[in-house]
Amino acid sequence: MSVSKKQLILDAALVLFVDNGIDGTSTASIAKKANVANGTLFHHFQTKADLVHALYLMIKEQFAQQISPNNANGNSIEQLASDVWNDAIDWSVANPNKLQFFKLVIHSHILSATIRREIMNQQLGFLEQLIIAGQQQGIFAQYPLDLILDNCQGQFLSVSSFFIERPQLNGDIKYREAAFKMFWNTLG
Amino acid sequence: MSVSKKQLILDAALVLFVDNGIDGTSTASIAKKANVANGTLFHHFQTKADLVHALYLMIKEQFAQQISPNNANGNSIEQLASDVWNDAIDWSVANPNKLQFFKLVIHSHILSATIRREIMNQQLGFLEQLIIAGQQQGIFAQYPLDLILDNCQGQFLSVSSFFIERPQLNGDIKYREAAFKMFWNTLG
DNA sequence: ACACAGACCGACTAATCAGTCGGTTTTGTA
DNA sequence: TACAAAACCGACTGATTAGTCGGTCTGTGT
Repeated sequence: MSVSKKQLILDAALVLFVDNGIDGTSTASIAKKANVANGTLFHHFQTKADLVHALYLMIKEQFAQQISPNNANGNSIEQLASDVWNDAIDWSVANPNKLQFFKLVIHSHILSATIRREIMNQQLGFLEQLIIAGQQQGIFAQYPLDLILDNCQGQFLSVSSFFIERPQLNGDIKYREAAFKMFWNTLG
Repeated sequence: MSVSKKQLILDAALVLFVDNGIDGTSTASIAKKANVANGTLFHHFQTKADLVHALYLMIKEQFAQQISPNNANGNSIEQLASDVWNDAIDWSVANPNKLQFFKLVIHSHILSATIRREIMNQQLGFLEQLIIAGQQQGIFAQYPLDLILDNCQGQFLSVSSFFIERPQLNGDIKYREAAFKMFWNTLG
């Protein structure tokens, strides 16, 4: 068997969650779409919330891997920020369901507030370092860090959704550059 | 009777929706919290979706009224933008449940995508005019208008939630000014 | 060949849900 | 007072839900 049933369940759940919402998706419908028995779903995930949590962890790791900067040294702050920002947008456009699921989880009541807060910390952990460095170099204004991070997350989620909803603009340099410029301007 | 049962239902629904999510709130629990019979709820609202829609319309009108600029003439673009931005933040801080409900509806599947899109148009209708004016005067960069509006909505929702979650910072001028400056910088 | 464990199955259940309905009370009006 | 319309009530229903359970299949080590 090439793909485990556990993975089939996760894949089916992602699609159904994005289409119908998390509360709006029954465990039975997930099992059916995954071509798996009802009991099998609860063999791999004790509760529906566990399934949601596991799906969130899987996607979070994929996202973190894609946008982690691998050549941090020797580049300007602006170049680093541009790389991170565009990697994040690229990931969202390539994985629209996963970005939508992030938004779903952030506003859902299934996972605890603490767990939801991890999303930002994990996603924007090194962005925080980058902003601190930029502030120390005098490139960025001395706005409160926590406010900056929330603002950045808000921009990222809304701009990602913007490009996801308008696939024809994905490669439009005017839009992509404007999106980064707005993000960058915010910090200065 | 000072407050109509219809209003009691709307008030109870708002609190429960924010606490438990829309799908996570049963019509029975709404009726119970409103001290109203089950049938009464469905006398005033044909379906649960109708109730959500009515609640959304009520809140949208309140919000629109608060942030409509009443002295548009004679002020600079920056003063106008500052007034609108801070009115919107003030409203959110004074009505945290209503702002959270907006976020809930935006990401829910109960109302159609078309209706959800109204939110932004209604909320940011005159913000659009303000941005166009600013671009014509050369104050703002010529970024695509649709992208700017989505970005602004994202910033507003995340920054509003930031202040709601930290009531002690509501009156902190450093934070409030930083929040507007970031928003303003985005446009330039 | 044997045995054991973990994967898998699907019918089942108790609880909960949105919405109904026939009847009662309140309200406005003349 | 009389009467109609609207508001209100709460027991009820058919559908759906998350989660259970007793049993079957399958792969692996001996």
